[in-house]
Amino acid sequence: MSTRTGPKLAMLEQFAAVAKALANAHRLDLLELVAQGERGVEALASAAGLSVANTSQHLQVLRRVGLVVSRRNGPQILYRPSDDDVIALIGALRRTAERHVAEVDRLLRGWFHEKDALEALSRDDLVSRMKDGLITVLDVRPPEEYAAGHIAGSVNIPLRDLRQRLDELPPGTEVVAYCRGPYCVLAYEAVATLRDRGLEARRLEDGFPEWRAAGLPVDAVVN
Amino acid sequence: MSTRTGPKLAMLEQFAAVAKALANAHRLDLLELVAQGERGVEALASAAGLSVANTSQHLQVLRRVGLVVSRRNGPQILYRPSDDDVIALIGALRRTAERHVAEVDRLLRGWFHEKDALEALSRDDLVSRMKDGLITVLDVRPPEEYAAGHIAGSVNIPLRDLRQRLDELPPGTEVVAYCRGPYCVLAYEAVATLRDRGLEARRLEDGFPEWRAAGLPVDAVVN
DNA sequence: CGTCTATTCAAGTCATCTATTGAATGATTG
DNA sequence: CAATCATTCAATAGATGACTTGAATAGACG
Repeated sequence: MSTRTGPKLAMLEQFAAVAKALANAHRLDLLELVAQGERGVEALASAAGLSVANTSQHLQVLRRVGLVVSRRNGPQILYRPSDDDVIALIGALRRTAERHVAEVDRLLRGWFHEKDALEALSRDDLVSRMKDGLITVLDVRPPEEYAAGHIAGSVNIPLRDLRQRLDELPPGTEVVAYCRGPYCVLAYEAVATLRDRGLEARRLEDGFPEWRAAGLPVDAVVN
Repeated sequence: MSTRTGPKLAMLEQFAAVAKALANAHRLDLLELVAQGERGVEALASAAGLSVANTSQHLQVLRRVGLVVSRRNGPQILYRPSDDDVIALIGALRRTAERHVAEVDRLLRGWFHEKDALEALSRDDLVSRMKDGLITVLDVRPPEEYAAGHIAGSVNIPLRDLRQRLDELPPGTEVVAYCRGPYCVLAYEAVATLRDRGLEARRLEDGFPEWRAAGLPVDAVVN
């Protein structure tokens, strides 16, 4: 592109291009949003708090390096992550940041207070508990996201409705709540609410995108 | 930092900061160089083909987000990756780029011609073969890098000296050559040279940083 | 076939990044 | 304690990125 560069640098420039696409908080946000299930530009724009034009441009940056793909469905264009590598990459980025950036640590502490104490259940643990059938898996995301895809066998009660709909949960079983990913507060809040009401509740360590990326069973609500 | 942002965006901004540090070909180059073993700024500058001041600034960008750490040793300041997460992150970046960016594919093809045909040995395979003791592990990197750290039990013959020093290789054993990483050409060249001379030779699929990051046995030449 | 809608493009502005230069720092060595 | 060396800082010019605005596209649907 610029001056004379060897083949090695040319390759590294391609890697750098992918990193550059990840190097913006709004794009990471969009990436996590599309990882919940494919969505149109306008929905993404309002979820991310951006203008439509700006969202479109960010999405194109992501598409240019192959992090997302798009398809037309009727009037709108739906975006989704190109594959599970992408989720793994974001996970690696998150892990490194968590480990090394002091600021992340501070934010986590302030954000989650000591909610970390609510022990999280790993994916593997959840899988084996589900086999026993003694737990209820609770998806606390909004209905649209649940419809786009959720853990097979989970029930959907959005966090905001949880208090009123407690009776929909089978009594006497432990509840495992999950939402969008490792930093999604919804699941924390849900567990806090449920314990408040005397239910046995824990949260899943990570969220739906990781579950799907791991190849575990997923359901969607067909329209 | 800029306008009012919620805690979620603040967190994503930290992730983005790490990605931003990776979003430059020279910094990725430096990162791979320090992954070979810790080195001073001047050595890194000349290896990367950059000015010393510029190299220093790039290294500080990497240090600011915790991707590398530095320590003073006599007159110079030595840099190294902060830990194995960093190498995993670069690997994830590389895998995503390989998979999605058509340009990388093109470069790989042009660079390695059909050398890919020289089947590579995975780390696990190498470990089990080493137990049998029937192979010679050959490190073809420059002596400084070998001294800074190498696969335990490997012998060091830099590629440029290989032709003259063939007799140092135990006869009758298969040779497995490795160098800096998945894209390091040295190992490819070495295998080609060795096969030319009628020896049985293969290359290790990845390089020394990956080996060390996997927690496999490493030796260094003490000074 | 024209209208509508979702999305994209183009242009402009302000901010941030890169690489260069030359000077400043600060630990080590005599 | 002064000289030396490796490294870092400061200031700059040119390039690239982010977001806004308003116009253009291109399917979908009557």
